[in-house]
Amino acid sequence: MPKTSPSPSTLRVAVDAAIFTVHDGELQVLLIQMRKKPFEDQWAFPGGILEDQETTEQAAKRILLAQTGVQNVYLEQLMTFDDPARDVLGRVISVAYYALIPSHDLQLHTTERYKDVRWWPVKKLPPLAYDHEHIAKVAIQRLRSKLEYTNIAWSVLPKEFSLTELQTIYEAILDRSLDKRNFRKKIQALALLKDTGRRRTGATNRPALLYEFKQRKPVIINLF
Amino acid sequence: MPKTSPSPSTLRVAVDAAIFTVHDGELQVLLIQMRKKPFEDQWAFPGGILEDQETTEQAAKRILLAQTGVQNVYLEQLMTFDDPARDVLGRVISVAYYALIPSHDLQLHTTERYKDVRWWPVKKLPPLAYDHEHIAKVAIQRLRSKLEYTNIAWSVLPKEFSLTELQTIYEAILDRSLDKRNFRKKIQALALLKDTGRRRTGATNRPALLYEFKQRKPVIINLF
DNA sequence: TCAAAAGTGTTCCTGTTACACCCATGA
DNA sequence: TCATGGGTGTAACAGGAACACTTTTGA
Repeated sequence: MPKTSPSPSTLRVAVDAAIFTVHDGELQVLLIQMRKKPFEDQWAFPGGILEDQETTEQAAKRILLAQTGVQNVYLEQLMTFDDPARDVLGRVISVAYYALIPSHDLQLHTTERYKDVRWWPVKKLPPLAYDHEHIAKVAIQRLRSKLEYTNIAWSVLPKEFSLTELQTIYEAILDRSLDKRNFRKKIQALALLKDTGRRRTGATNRPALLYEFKQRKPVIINLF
Repeated sequence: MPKTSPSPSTLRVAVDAAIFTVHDGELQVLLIQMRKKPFEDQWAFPGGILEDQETTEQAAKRILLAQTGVQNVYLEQLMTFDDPARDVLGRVISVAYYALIPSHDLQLHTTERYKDVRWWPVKKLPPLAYDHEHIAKVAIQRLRSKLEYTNIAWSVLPKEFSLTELQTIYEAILDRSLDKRNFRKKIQALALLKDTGRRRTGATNRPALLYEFKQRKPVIINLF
């Protein structure tokens, strides 16, 4: 066989990461802008090829850090996308992950292979490369449904926060408004928060009580 | 590089299928018995290597038919399993699928590569090859949760069935008993069944009315 | 004193649970 | 006539949804 022949299988495995945050009251997702053809200038989820001895989750974390600067993220597996035509450059199946993270104190930076990295509101996404429109739809749907039976929303918040801030996260992700009194009733019934005694002052209105989580870990709940 | 160097990637992609049924009032799963070392005599889900131009779902169907004789199954993607140590023979990541099917009128047969194929009650599984114990746990959990918000249970029933038969399916999968009156109330509230006017006669008790589905397709419901 | 967001209870309605007896059949 | 599983209704309760006003602060 000539040395130019490809490996017996041309099938490759990639990982992609759909990283969400809530910022300015909107659900946003982290995208990088491609530099090389044929996707020049298009946006995509951070992603890359799986290496031999790493898990897909490790690969997603490695690639996420390299391409965006984001680290220390709790990723959940979303789904595996395997349309043979999803990448014009060859057969690549992609194991996609997703996460919800805080965007404050976050320094984004990418490599010279990409033009840019930034948050995009999910309601105004640019055209995406590969089958990433599809991945985006599935990820958003999954994030919403996860919101209803876990405390995943809380991973987006800083240590101290007001109940209104918590509610804003839910409203942004679910894309609908919630009743303030009912929301507070439910949250307080869960008894997972503790009052810090401190208040958010400075605004031209009554200061909000600040809360924190009794423990900061994933919990299955029943909210909506 | 010397020409003896292996292909750039030794990573392979497999698919596995966890096929469930309810039989004798028990949730059962379809397993094949391995013949070749190092898994001689151990049981495993039907599975095999993904080919270049097929989707993972197509592969799962192809392999399921070849290894068990089962066909015409509506498969759902379960999860991708990627522990680098999950297969002692090399790095293989597996995209697992699952389904719930009727077991009546089903002729199981496998190939000479396997010793046997049969249904196993999920409560009394034999030792499984690879990481299939893990896949089994995840699949059963997913099947249960799917049961609570879809009509997936119905895919296990023949054209005509009694309400008690339907209830038995739910009880077998959820592994708990349900109240007969409440169960019937919920089912009838969904208005997805129609009375065929026929009855199940022959038993030494009052004959049950037989029902069928108005339409036989997947529906999102809210049962439990 | 005004604007802005924080904070707080009650009523109604719906859906869930628990529970016991009669009915129709074949042996 | 008996054993077996089929079939039916109601009451109590819990959780969810709708809804409006007072409080506290900074400007």
